[in-house]
Amino acid sequence: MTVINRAASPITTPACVRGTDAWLAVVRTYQKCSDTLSQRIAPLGLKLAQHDVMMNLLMHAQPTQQQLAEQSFVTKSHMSAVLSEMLLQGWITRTDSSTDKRSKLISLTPSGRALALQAYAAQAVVINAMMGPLTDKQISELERVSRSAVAALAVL
Amino acid sequence: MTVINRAASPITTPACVRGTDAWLAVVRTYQKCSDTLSQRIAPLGLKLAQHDVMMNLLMHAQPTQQQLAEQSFVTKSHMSAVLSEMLLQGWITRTDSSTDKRSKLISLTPSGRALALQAYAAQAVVINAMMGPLTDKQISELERVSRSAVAALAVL
DNA sequence: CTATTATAGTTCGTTATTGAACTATATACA
DNA sequence: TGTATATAGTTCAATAACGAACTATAATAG
Repeated sequence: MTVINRAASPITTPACVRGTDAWLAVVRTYQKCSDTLSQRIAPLGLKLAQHDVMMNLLMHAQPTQQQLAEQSFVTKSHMSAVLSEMLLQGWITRTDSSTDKRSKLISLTPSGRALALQAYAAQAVVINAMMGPLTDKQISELERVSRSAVAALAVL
Repeated sequence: MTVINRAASPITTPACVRGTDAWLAVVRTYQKCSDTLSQRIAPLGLKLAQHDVMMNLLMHAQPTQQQLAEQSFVTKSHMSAVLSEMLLQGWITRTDSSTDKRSKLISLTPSGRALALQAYAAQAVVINAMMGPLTDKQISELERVSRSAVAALAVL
């Protein structure tokens, strides 16, 4: 998502929006990070969507497909397909929930977990490159600012 | 792109990475912002990819398709398709470059420009919601941190 | 209870986006 | 000069992702 650059803009109406350049910088960071991570997990045989699932499974025990879809910001239909492929690869198990017969609970298999840890290590390199040079104060400020932005959009 | 949450992670090896939570917050912001903007330009008949092109055309006079593709982080083949559709809608013109016969220069038509300004206004609402509450200092810090992260990834 | 409404997951048709192969033009260099 | 290499754009086949329709189960209201 590219946004207009305030400084270079020939626009006079409406007035240029404060923070546009900063937001553009964030967008570029996101895209560059996605690209970089994507390249680094490719040798493991992982795609970004699968990586997402793996990181979530390291985080949360036995999520439902719906919960995974929400966490990864993809549709449940897409998540269904992604998980079918991961099942085929032997990376996850899909068991019926005993408390809700509609739901299926997802877990990593031992080999899936081993792969997830490798993927995590690859991600760590990327995040560390971005965040390592920042001070603790800068990092917590980045998180605070991000959260406030999401909250602002939620009520828009 | 979801990343692991340090606090909730059961991972012990390798060590949890500083800044992971902050990065996750940035990712969520990006996704929420994309969703929000997408909804708000839909009534104008615009898709996100087309919006991107329009904002770039407000910024830069007569870019080539290649330049537009680079700015928007999409492939030149996709940009070619997006521009064909925009041409069909009468929003842009595509003229052969006189200095390089391989290149085509893209411009907004008057109606395209009018639409682009509406799209810009919609984007302004979204960015202002996110950035409005922040101080100038916070905004410039966000931009500085983002740029440093991109630079760090570039040399990784 | 039972009718209604909501939710989890799947399937399938459509759209979005990519990457490789190709054409035409431009640049570099022997 | 002419030959190799790089670049802009297009086309097309393959992949990624969505959204609507459907089935099955759950939750709620009367």
